[in-house]
Amino acid sequence: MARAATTTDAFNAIAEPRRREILDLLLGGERSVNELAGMLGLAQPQVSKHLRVLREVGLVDARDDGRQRLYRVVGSALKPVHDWVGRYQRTWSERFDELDAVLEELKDEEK
Amino acid sequence: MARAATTTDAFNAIAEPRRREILDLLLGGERSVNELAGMLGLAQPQVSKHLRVLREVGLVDARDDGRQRLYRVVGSALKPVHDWVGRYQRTWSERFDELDAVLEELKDEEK
DNA sequence: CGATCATATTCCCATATGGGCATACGTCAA
DNA sequence: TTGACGTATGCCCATATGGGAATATGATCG
Repeated sequence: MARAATTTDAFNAIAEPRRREILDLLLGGERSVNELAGMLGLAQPQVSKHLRVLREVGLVDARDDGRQRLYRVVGSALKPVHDWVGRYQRTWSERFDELDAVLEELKDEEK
Repeated sequence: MARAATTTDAFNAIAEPRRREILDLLLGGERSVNELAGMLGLAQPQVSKHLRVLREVGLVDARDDGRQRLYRVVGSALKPVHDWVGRYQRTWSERFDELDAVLEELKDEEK
């Protein structure tokens, strides 16, 4: 087999620095494609392509506003990444066990 | 310009599913290359190549043990990923603010 | 409708890269 | 030293993909 596709899930989508930049910008609120292109110093088609990848993995959402299309971030699509990485946190954070305990308390309080 | 390199940082290293599998296995403790290859059903050279990428970004560490080389995971290399993703958590986790407060408390207790 | 603006798509190219395979390198045992 | 074992490298191929440029598609305005 040959090289595997790298734009099929959140892990791959955020591996591209430009796409992380786009998401970071969208953290500040909805943006149009041209706005993003301007801020990134990228050509519009490239931005559209990155946005497409991001949309396909559910990391962004779009809404039409006249001639523009406003994109916004959908953070929940990062949950799988967050969960996966979180399993490694205890290997570097000494505070993790303590935090773990606190979280347990939180859960109990919820009930 | 052409395609950018994708094996230069932790974000890219963990974009490859096989490499995540390797790290997951190493979470169970040190493993030799052949052990990993066996568990993954992958050929040894492929595993060595993935391990090389992981080592270059600091995600694994190796130690020689006779003819074998034992690899172990270095979770702290995931901190940048964890931090980056964490900034998005508040967009999906309603519990985030509460957790934030708890973390502040933890910090205070440390002093 | 025709013109203009905003975005998406298509084609091209250079290149990175994952797997398959053979092989080089390093270490230990006899 | 020779041979076997464990691991790393090198080479080849197929393919994905990011950027560049041109163009298609869509929507709004006059």
